[in-house]
Amino acid sequence: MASARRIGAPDAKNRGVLLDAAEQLMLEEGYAAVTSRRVAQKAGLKPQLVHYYFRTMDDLFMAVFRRRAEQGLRYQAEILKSPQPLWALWKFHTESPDTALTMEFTALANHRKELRAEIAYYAERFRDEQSKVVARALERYGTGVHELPPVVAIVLVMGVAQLLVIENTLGMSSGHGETVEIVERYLRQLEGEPAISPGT
Amino acid sequence: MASARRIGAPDAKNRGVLLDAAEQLMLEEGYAAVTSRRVAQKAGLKPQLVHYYFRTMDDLFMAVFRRRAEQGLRYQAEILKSPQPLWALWKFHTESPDTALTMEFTALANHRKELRAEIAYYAERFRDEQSKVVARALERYGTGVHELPPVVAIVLVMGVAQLLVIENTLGMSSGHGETVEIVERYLRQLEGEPAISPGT
DNA sequence: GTCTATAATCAGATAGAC
DNA sequence: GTCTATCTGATTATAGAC
Repeated sequence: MASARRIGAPDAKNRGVLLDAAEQLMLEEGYAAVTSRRVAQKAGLKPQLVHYYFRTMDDLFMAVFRRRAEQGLRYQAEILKSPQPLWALWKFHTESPDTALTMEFTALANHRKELRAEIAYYAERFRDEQSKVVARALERYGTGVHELPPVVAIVLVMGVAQLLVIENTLGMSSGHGETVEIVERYLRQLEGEPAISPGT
Repeated sequence: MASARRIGAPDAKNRGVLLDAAEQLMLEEGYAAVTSRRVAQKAGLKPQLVHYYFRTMDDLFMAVFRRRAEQGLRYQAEILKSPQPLWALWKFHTESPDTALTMEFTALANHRKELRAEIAYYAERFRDEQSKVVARALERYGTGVHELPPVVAIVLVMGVAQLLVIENTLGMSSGHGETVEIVERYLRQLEGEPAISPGT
């Protein structure tokens, strides 16, 4: 039945080239700029190849997302090994350009069921990992610092980090300095002065 | 020089109809679905009328945004009259469907200079109003409750509220219950039990 | 397994008719 | 002041060639 058409091998070189092009385009100009033509152009390939390697444009978006998410999980596992996991999360999420890409995907996902489910799935995995590590860390620091359950600490930190990044992108800054100060004071209470940023 | 073409009157009935259609479409299917054809279809008008009332599609987006932003400012002024402004902000931003539309505009604005500036401008106005009111409120409650500067309290509350709404839309919920509990406990410490929601 | 020729549809915008 | 006929180009997707 559905789609007898053949699809390119998952490890073909040009498939990766197309993924790179799509991701870059998405970051630079937003998901609406990710058309088969523009992706191909950026990749130096013919537009039809996009449909050879990805049945639909939605499939392409999905593939871009999965690739980044998997890499993100590996990277997070790395930085969470830090003795100061809260600092690591905070620094990562206020500074990484990944946040912009995530925003783009979230906006796109708002109206695409499959992608939305995929994002939720990965987001839960990210948070689970975070929770485990932060729970252990808070235990180490001695409980009751402010009686914050680990998940709540994470949600708070991530919420603020995200807001700051979004507003920064818009060119806003009112209240940012004061907020960063308060958050970092809190982190310092828990984890002490931040060490130099971790490798990779 | 530029564009000698005439443009429809700002108060023409069909202009409003088109704005309504565009806004609804944006909410239901995302900004990428807002094309002249689809807007016109939803409005029961001819596609070309979109370009008669709005020179470009960007102009249309801008007009939709401004209309909502102005209305939002009026509404916020209303709810900030509450004797419990922090509760009002929290409730409004965790429950209002407006948040979804704002997200959509923010994503769109990410790659459109003019719209981005406009959103930043209005966002600052929103925050200024909030700051004034919350500052007065915190003073009333007696300072030093947790030594949070008003702007910081606002940024924290807004950040968390936004994260919860976004994740909710994705279908996520891990950590939400606990976070809501903590935030509302904090609000209760400051402003007591929330009264019934305000009118309008 | 890799890519191209081609179909079918939809997009933004403008000049000009009422 | 209001709307329509129409141009030009882009977009997704498929069937079929190498």
